[in-house]
Amino acid sequence: MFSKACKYAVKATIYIAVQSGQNTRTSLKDISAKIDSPEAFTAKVLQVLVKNQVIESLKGPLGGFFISNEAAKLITLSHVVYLIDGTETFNSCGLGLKECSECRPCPMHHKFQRIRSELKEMIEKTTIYELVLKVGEGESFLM
Amino acid sequence: MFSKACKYAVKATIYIAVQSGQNTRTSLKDISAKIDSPEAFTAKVLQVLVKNQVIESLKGPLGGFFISNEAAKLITLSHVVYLIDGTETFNSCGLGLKECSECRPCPMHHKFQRIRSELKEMIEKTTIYELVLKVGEGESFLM
DNA sequence: CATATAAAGGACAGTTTTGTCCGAAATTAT
DNA sequence: ATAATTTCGGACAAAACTGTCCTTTATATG
Ligand code: FES
Ligand code: FES
Repeated sequence: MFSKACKYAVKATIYIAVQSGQNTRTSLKDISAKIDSPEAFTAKVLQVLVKNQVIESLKGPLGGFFISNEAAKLITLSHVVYLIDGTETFNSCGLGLKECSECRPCPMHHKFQRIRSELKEMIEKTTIYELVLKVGEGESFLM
Repeated sequence: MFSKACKYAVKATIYIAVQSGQNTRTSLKDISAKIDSPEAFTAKVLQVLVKNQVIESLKGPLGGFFISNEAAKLITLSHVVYLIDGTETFNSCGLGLKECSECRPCPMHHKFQRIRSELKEMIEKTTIYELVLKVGEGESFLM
């Protein structure tokens, strides 16, 4: 469904936002420990998020990754997912036809398209902040 | 969502069933031409389906792949998908937690699990025969 | 039996994804 | 300034997925 890179990206963003909520920057080491991900690989993924201004970073001692509370409220799951995995999964034919269209559908289209839309809507409407709240309240977990 | 191998497998099975409906066996060459897939790679995928009795095959002249009408009515999309891609996508945590559970959920669980269930139910309840009918009626296409 | 045809199966190659390593650059504290 | 810390960036390695080629096996036909 989502690539590993994407899962790491989402979990990392959530964790960074949780920490930023208490005004502390988070180091790569801390992140990968708390979301159970390979450190160097996670670094690559985070670089993409930084470059695209989903999160911010600062080098040096006391450095690390962070995200403002306001940003976390604006940024959705889809922002992260589309950056890492692209949009194909959410727009293309489930059986691999070159075009997914109502007028020339694959045999699965009618049923598939509905579910794909729901998934798309879900990631587009869910903000990182929403997810942060659940983790903060101890209702949910990142590893 | 589904791997390429899986997409080829599903489309091939449908096409084979369409042809078997008119009592003709289908050659690999014909299949990959009609579903727009690489021949040799498709062969590998079909071997798995034959070995697991989703479809049948016969060697030699007049040989090819086929599936009985009754089998096509019993076999679901999930049969094919699970054989090629496995069941992980439909049972595991969308964010990669080792367990997907209500009592120890990831922050996305509540929303994700619902959609994943719908997808799972869709592939488990949709028979190959259903899809064959749509193709037969010219309502849908395989390439 | 000889021949032609088509799937089966093994080996291998290319591409993408995932993961590691290490030096460079930036920042802080001493 | 120097040293320590932490991200950045490039190169590389391993694994998984996708794709190809070629030989073997089974079947039908003359
Ligand atoms: S055409 Fe296949 S999902 Fe729309
Ligand atoms: S725990 Fe993540 S989807 Fe269920």
